[in-house]
Amino acid sequence: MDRRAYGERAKIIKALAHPSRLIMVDALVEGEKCVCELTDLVGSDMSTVSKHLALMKEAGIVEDRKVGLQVFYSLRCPCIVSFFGCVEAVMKSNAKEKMELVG
Amino acid sequence: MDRRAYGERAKIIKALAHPSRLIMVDALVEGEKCVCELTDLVGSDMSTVSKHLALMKEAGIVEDRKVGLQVFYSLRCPCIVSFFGCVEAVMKSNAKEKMELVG
DNA sequence: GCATTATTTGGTTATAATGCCAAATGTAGG
DNA sequence: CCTACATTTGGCATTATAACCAAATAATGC
Repeated sequence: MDRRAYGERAKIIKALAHPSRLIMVDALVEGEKCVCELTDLVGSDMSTVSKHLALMKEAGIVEDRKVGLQVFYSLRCPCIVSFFGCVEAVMKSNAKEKMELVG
Repeated sequence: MDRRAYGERAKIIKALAHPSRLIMVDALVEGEKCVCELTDLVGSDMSTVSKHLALMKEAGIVEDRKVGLQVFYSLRCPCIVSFFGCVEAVMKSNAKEKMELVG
């Protein structure tokens, strides 16, 4: 694979690599949500949430749609969900290993 | 989902979110590789590569095995590969959108 | 046009990630 | 024990992220 492609890949993955952004992605699986809903959910300043969303939009993970005063965000590639399957597998594997260490 | 779980998830995803680390993971799909092989592949200082590997090990993505002077790393959850399927989908979607903008 | 509301942007500060070099560690062989 | 080799660790400089606040935009209704 082209070396530059790894940079692009990394950018997309990095855009997911933050707890608040994962919370939002998880919420967006249900369907589009406006910034204010996501702000309530995450519990950070709205400006912070807005920047997280801008970053994910730039990476191509979400897209936005303006309706009146509100901006609704949605997942651009719902396959993102399958993404988490493996992350869960790693987490379980980590947990299992810790258990074995304790005995 | 528990709020703390998002932090763990993020940690695992963050451990993948770097071009050099993605190059290594891609190489490890074929099978275990020693640090020197990965260093040649990535082209950074060996100490840098070693730190990338330590970070992925800490996240549970790789495990290591010492054989004489060498340390071999391998993927702990090969499902990581499936991970990239969606990343590719996002990249293609991004590329398509850019095409449409140009016309 | 003006006030109101939802969102974004700019600025600043604090924290984390990255990369290289040099030094330390661990292992094998003579 | 001494040397050689593969890897890791510590230290430091550089750059990138993240969070908040305040101010700027944008859209709506009066």
